[in-house]
Amino acid sequence: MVKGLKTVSVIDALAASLRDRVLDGGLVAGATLTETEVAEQYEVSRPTAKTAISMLVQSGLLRREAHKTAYVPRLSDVDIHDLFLVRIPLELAVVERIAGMHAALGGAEQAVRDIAAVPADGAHSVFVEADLRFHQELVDVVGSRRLSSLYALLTGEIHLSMVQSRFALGRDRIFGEHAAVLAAIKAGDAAQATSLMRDHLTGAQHALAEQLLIGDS
Amino acid sequence: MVKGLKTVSVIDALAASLRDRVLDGGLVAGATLTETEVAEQYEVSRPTAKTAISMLVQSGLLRREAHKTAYVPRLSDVDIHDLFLVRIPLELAVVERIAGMHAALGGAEQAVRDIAAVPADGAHSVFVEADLRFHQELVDVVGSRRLSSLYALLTGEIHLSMVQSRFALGRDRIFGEHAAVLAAIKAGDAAQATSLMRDHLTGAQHALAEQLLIGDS
DNA sequence: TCCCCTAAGTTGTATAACAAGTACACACGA
DNA sequence: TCGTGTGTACTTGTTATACAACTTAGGGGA
Repeated sequence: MVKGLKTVSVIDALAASLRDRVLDGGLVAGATLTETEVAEQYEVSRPTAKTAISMLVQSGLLRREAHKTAYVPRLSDVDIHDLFLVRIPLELAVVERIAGMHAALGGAEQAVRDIAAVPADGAHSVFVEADLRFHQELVDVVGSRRLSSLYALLTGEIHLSMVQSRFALGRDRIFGEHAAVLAAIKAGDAAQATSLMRDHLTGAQHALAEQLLIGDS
Repeated sequence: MVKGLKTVSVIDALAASLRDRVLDGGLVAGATLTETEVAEQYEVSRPTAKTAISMLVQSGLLRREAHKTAYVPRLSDVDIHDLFLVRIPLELAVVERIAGMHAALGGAEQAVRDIAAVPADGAHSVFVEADLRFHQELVDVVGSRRLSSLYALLTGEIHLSMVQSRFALGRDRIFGEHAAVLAAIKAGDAAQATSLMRDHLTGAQHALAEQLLIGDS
């Protein structure tokens, strides 16, 4: 087989499909996912369904305890706080590091443009995807296997929190802040870049937590 | 069942046993672990063995690619660099945060004392364990579920790197540096604490990388 | 010597089955 | 009426077994 051709195992494909259903809102908070149910829907064996579910549990998109059925968690403001507690230092370290690298930033630039290109009444999911992609691209620029995989673990729950709160900061503001961070990185101004990123992230954190509280009522 | 009573599933127990074997050096770098082999040794089914192995793969203590046998990786200086790239910002954020908390630090204090108590010719594994426990305790003080679990992911590979390099910094130096960091935290001096921790970690990183290079020859 | 092909070993996935734990409803007694 | 207990249905945990697909190494033929 050609090396570039990558196949995905049944389990991976199933896990990806479930992930999409959670993040598209097809499975709302509180929805349960039994192993048998998933196995029947996708016509796979229960062990396969089990593994896929436990992968999502691992990434925080589902929760379960021993002998209980998995469910989609409703993230609280405590969860948001906890997520950003880890996210912020990681992303600041990323920005600080790549500000001096003069590395290729094509992916991040594209993500910034994509946000601007979303129509004002565009689908929320497209917007969220471009927002998250900007941050993921910056992380990937560092080129660290472990950093990228740890960050991906956070991304799942961050994505979920954005879906559940229906919104984050507003298109124009995010576009502006992303563009500013990127400009500072390209200018090699690490102090400015980390400062801008810190403001951007804390702003997002507070907006998310606020929206969640409103939604809870 | 009483809540405090915790049972461990067969899979968890098996995974823990395998982890111990890897970290005690019972399984040296390059050693392979086939599913059937593990299943027979522990008298469990192959699916159970498979799950336990994939848990270790997840935590970096084993590696495997599709359709290939899992093996104990030989960590290189590149791995060390990658690990500390993520570890340092996380631990600095931890120290910065808990320096102002006036939280209970009993666990960390105990870990510092335990290092001092290791006899000069004491077992390497005891020493390594106390060293890692100091850092883990500090992380746990923050009280963040996600931070602790992400850090635990790193700890596995860090532990492995210390086992493979046979050594880190020297007992007295580590004791002194740990004690100094802890003192700064208790004094509430965040700047001093993070500075000391940064020096401690970069020192450890370089010592590890150096030892690994020697071992490779 | 080089290449292809086969064969053995290993993993990926499925099926079936039983054990063990959980949850909910329902009957029973105070 | 209010617990209390119990039983049943449902779900997960684990095992056993089987077969397909893939990897690797070794042997035979050009």
